[in-house]
Amino acid sequence: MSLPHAILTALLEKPSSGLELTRRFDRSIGFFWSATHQQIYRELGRLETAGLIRALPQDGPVRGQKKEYDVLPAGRAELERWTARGDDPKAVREPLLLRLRAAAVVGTAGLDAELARHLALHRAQLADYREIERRDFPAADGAGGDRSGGGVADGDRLRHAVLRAGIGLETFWVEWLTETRATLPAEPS
Amino acid sequence: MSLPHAILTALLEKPSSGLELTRRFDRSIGFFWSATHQQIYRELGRLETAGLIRALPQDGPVRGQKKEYDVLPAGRAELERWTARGDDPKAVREPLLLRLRAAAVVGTAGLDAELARHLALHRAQLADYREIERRDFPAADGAGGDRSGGGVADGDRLRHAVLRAGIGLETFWVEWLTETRATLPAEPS
DNA sequence: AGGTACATGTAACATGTTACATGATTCC
DNA sequence: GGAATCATGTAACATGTTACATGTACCT
Repeated sequence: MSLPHAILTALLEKPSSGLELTRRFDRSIGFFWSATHQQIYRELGRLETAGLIRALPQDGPVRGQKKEYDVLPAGRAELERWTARGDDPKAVREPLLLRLRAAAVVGTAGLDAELARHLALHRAQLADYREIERRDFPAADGAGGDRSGGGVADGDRLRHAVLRAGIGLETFWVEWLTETRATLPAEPS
Repeated sequence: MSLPHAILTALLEKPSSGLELTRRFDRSIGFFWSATHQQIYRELGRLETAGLIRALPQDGPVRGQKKEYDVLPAGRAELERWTARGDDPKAVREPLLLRLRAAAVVGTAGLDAELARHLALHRAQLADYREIERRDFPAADGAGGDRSGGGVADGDRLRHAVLRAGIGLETFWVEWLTETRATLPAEPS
């Protein structure tokens, strides 16, 4: 039950059409909550029916025409309620780890290539995050030290914390994949 | 499409009944692939219909009686095929990060308590993993250095790599949560 | 007139979640 | 015989994925 809240957050940051939301779910928001355009359109319909958002009026034909949404007071209230509420961390579901465990039983053919591929992808994502950090948070020192300085808004601190989570996770994967490839036999089984 | 392969792996490690599998999905396997008993029974039915596993014959009543499964050659072949095949890393879906982003828009009430709660959970999980490592991999030095020593089997190395992934991820969360709480304003908004 | 990018959707299916139902076995 | 535990399942629903359908706007 998080997609509607992801959409509400995105629309509060900036009223958008379905396609614009889709683009943002491929970038900033998508870094921690992914969604396809089909999911987004379906959910926009539900949110509108539920009275949490509304489509800005348009004239002329509807199909194929851009349709902008913004958040109604009821939507903001729902998001506030959800944000304050707690939730346990989701159980992990990581196919790569499952593959390793399966390889421990049926053999490791092709495994190193797969690890190498993941390593490249995570390195690229990490570089991407670092570039965003350099661009959007140039003043901060990245390690969470800047509580003294006067001008940093709450929102920025939070957005930076989210980005640091992304950087930390990608850094972990890069390190783990590098280590794991080093301990694996050359091209076995 | 990973649950059937998780089950095949588990059954190859040791033939089991549905409930035994459920228990293992709450422990070792569940650390990287979670599943409820309803999912497991449904999938066992499908795998049996597909001819990948079979139920060991039993006499007398069926309902309420333990039913053991093991893997047929076709199931092992399917798992080998899947293991060798590649898959892109799953997109991240982490409600806690979404909450932070939402809090950046609607206010941070209750957020620190939620972070504290997650911190405690991740610390507990980390301690759990470390205990398992101490018990199951006492010889290894944890940092991936032992390529020289003679007796370590492939399977053990892979299982240890999986466990190190769990430890690394939990360590990351503990650090990130600690840092993030330190940078957040005391009890705001 | 054809191609490409923009833009919104439908339908079918696969997977995951929640609530409930049922029977067997063991211990008191 | 009642409660707890073991054990297998059904049903309804929510969410996510994949394939496809349709229309607009602009450029050549």
